[in-house]
Amino acid sequence: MPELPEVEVVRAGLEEHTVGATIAAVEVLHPRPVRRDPRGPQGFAAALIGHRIEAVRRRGKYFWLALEDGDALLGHLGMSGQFLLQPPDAPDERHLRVRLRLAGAPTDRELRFVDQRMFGGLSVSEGGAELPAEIAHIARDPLDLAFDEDAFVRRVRRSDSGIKRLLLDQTVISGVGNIYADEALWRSRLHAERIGSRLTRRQVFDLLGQVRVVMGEALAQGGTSFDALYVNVNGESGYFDRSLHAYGREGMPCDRCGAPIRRVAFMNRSSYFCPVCQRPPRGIRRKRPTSPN
DNA sequence: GTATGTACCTGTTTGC
DNA sequence: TGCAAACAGGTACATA
Repeated sequence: MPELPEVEVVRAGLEEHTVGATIAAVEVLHPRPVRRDPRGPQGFAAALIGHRIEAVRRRGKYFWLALEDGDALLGHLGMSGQFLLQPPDAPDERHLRVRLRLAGAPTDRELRFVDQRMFGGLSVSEGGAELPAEIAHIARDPLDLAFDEDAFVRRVRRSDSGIKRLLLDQTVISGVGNIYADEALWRSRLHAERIGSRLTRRQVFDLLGQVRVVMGEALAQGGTSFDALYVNVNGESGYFDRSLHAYGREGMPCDRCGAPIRRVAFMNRSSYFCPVCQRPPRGIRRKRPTSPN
């Protein structure tokens, strides 16, 4: 489950190891990860071969390799995606979906897109080297120097949606997933269903600050997790050895007040929160998840 | 434009 | 032991 800090680690690793290399061959082993490319698997491959990687950029959880012809290879890791830089003789991964052979600096390598559940994907963005049109609607993320804090606060405070829904809305703020949303809300003592328009400026600014703290801590840890041989996002490790206060802690005592952390169904997934520190707004029925306990 | 619900996908875990 | 259902959740898309 890569979130923004993991994607940034991938971006930085790709930048270090692939800029200057040329895409020599492309092999699509499963059509689904290239489903968003209107050219189809063969056209996808043809649009990449022979082009040089000039930069690696990111917005939210999307990243792209900017090519010398002005196009871009746009990628998203989805739920379970990995982008691995491997020697060509390394055995294929079980869920290898797309293979890109690279020629040139620093050495010949394979860039492998591995994705078990295939929520992620790759596509060629025509003219997308600076910013792919496909993701122009994605807001900047809070690690972006050009992130507009005041605009974020205004957007939240004019909305009648719940605050967690707003945090997960990529047109409002990008890069925040379910885990970090729960963690930031716990730190800010805000319930997921507090209405944006009923929060004070100060509350929204504080929440934004906590989002940055959570991401910053993860980035500091993730930044040391890959070595020179491969660029790796591991969907298993990383999260759970990180200090989480809310996510996944159902029934365990709140680190602040000791009350048992609760889990409720929310948007087809789970929300974890402290029922004492994060009081629900009036009129919110507390739906239990479908499973017993 | 805004708000909300759902399909997509598969390995693992849980329940009967 | 074996099968079925639940579960994980980011995004695009449909609908109101």
